[in-house]
Amino acid sequence: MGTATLNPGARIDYQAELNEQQLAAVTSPGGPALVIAGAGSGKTRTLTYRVAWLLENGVKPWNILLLTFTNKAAREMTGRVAELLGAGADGIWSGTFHSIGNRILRHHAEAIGFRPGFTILDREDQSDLLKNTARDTGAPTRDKRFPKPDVLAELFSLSSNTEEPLEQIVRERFGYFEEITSAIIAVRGAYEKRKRTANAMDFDDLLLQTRRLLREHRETGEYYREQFQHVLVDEYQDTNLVQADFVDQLGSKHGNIMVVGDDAQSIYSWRGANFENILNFSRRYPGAATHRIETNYRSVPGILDVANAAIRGNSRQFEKNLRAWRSSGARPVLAQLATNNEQASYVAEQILKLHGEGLDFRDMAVLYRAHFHSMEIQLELTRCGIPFEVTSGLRFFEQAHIKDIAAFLKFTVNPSDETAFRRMARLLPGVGEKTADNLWETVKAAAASGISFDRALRAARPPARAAKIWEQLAVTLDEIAPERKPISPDRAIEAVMDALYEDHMKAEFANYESRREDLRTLVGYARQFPSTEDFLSQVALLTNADGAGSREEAGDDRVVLSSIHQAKGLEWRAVFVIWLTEGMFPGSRSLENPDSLEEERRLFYVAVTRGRDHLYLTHPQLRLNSNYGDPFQRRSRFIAEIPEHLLDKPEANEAPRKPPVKKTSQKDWWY
DNA sequence: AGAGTGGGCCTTTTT
DNA sequence: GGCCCACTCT
Repeated sequence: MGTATLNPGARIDYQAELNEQQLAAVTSPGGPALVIAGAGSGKTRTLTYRVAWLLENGVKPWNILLLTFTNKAAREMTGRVAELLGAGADGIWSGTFHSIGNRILRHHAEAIGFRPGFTILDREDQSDLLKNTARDTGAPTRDKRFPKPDVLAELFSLSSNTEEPLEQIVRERFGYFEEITSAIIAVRGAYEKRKRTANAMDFDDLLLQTRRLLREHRETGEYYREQFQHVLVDEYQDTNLVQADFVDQLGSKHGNIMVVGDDAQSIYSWRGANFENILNFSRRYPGAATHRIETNYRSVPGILDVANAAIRGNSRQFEKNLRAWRSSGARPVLAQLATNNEQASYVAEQILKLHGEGLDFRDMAVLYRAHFHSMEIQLELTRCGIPFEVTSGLRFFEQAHIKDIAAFLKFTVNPSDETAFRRMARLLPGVGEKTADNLWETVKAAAASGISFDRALRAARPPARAAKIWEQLAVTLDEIAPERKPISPDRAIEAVMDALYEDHMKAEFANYESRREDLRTLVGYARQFPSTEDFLSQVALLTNADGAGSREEAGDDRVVLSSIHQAKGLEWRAVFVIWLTEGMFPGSRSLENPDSLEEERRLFYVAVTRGRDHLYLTHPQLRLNSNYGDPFQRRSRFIAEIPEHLLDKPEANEAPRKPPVKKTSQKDWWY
């Protein structure tokens, strides 16, 4: 890549393609810059044009660092830059905070006490290791009051990401664990040691260890600080302290830090995001330029009026006024329904109506605070024969069969990985948790010593039932890593399947066929990776179904049912926001705390601003068929905060039409 | 080890 | 109502 010279004919006409505010941000000189980009204002566009502009002005791709939160965002961003500039954009350092951390750490693992080929623990691996650690630490795990591994993981993670001592996290956010704080702290200490021994990092480590590396190793830190002439950050309102620090450090040499975000859409404080980062950016960087991008291209004015009114209730925010670019359209609808069942039939009815008016199903979304809010909707849509998809459920790379296979590969790359070993061992008949632990006790020394996997495994004696297949396992490991050098990941997966995993799947899974298909897909996906290590990093960091496993067909025409969190960044022609009642949205847990209430309001703002043409806000007065919670539902304060004249109310006497199918079969389920 | 039973819980979710 | 976990029994 000797020259990044661009074909002059391909130059971008920035003035024509951007509005004034976007243009100012895109062409701003160096130095720290804060870009406050309202919902639907072309945030991604601004960022991608900024990258293009830098490249056209002679910045080399590898001197640009572009940080995002999700793989999806990273892909979209680089894709769009490539569209603008073609191959001239190759070589940009673009990715999630975690993947960039991983990329740096892979080169310098030894400097911070890890070995190359360290394993990345995903949330499940982390839980697994924590469960073991807690037990070995002698923590009172049998006590009902002792936090489960998942809860421990959350506590530790929150502490890491907020940089608050664990003690404080427990006291302030999990008061009911306060009397066992010391036991919890002890588990954390043991867990940290255990990870090190296993040569493994969890997601948080990818950030923390990178930061430590940059801080404590002057030369390495200097190298990267020198390299990244421009640092750009997407969704800055969702950064936590560690990430903000990460950005500050990497950008400190050249000082060209551009952060883009919308404080009104900060909805992740419960996992450590700190929206002070964006609010205080100009204080941390005196003299930082501030750009506001306030023209909304997405929604009709009626929807925007509601959005602006909704967010006004918050005290802590940048003042901004989102202006509609579009000039006319339908007014948002507020529908009060008698019960949750009627809410569901109302939504179904309106979906059919809009469909009749020419909207595709895929143009519509039903959004809600929590997944269980969608229950009745799912039933009702099924009953009416309306196709839909729910954006939740297991992700491709988190499914058992994918993780099982990955365990074999992980172990060959990192023979200290006890989590991978135990997972493998537990696949054998007659081997449960206890036996797997015992086997590891015997094998671990041999595995670390450098002798062949075959010989290492033969040091242990598994239960008689598993003896035969244990031998097969030993042979297979040697086959996929002769002389402990892993062969290519695709061939390794095939070898494991042939040797033992196919049989395991047939016996274990009712849907053997489809799982085998998944694994075939995985083999194909693995081919693009030069090494097993690269492949495994990718599998760990790519928790979405966006890599190998995307089974979505382009032709699918389905209504989307989604939590608001997952809907962020997306848009539909018609959006339904349901369950707008006190206790549901805002959720009951946020009612007492003003900060969480403000976050709920931002969440509501995010929901409202997803809609382009039609917006429906619905709330039932009565909650039927539930064994917990209050049956009487009061209208959400978020509705009360919207001036009445902004909302259309359907005629009270417009009785719900008869549902197209009889209700009989549902009855049993309901009562 | 694995199947079966009863009690307690019940936001949001990316990497 | 349903899920997940701990405990019991085989």
